[in-house]
Amino acid sequence: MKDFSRVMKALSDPNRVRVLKLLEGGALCVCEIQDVLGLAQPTVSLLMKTLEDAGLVHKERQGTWMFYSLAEDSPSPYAKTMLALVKGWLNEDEEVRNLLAALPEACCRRVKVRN
Amino acid sequence: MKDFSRVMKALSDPNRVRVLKLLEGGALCVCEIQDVLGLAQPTVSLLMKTLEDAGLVHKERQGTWMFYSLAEDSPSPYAKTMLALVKGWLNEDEEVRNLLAALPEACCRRVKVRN
DNA sequence: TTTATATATTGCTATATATAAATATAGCGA
DNA sequence: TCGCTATATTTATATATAGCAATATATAAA
Repeated sequence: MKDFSRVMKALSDPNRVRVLKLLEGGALCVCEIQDVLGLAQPTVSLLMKTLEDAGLVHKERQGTWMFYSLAEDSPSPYAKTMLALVKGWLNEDEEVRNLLAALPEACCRRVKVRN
Repeated sequence: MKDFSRVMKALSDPNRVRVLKLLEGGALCVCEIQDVLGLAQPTVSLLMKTLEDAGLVHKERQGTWMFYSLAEDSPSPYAKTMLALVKGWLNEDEEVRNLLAALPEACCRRVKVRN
């Protein structure tokens, strides 16, 4: 029950869901997310920690950058199922579309060598 | 997005999920839920309101009693999908099983004429 | 209408959470 | 090593939420 609640709580915050929608396009570092969502860095760090604790994302250090990606192989069946579901949801959401459109312009995108 | 968040938030509270698991066996009135979960009546009323606002349950007055049931026909696609999912989840959960086992002994069960 | 019962609402407290600011840590290059 | 950048953690504050007690409302029966 606790695992389940953790996943639901993680998904109950719009900003965290926005992050997941952004990650559907591939791994992102904290600063990119920060840039696109217009949030402070510590705020994003916390959002990501919540998502990670719920088993929804996976992190991987790449030098100075920490790349977060969807945990498609999550040990939590709740997380796994919800990730698949969310992929089919909110794709017509105006705000989500705008965020996705803004992604290519994000801060460090030009500098990095990923995807 | 708001609809989605509302459903997730409703599902993020263990007591509310317990209510849904109880309702899988059929409609229940507030006092039965109150009795099985061991919560104060106003607390249950609030839980139900949250579930109703999320489109997860449906209420129907039956004399003095207000019967709540799963909103299988919910207008919210998120609620509808999640209700189906939750049905397959937490069935082995020890606590949920105990609650279900306690249901037949609930307060007003003997008096009423439902199911 | 009065009384009893079931539920809803309000007001309050304790706790949890989101956010921001400041600080700390980790990795990289000079 | 030092200094720089990216990220994490800590701290403080504002807000949200869960829960209970008291009260209000609604229905049914007398």
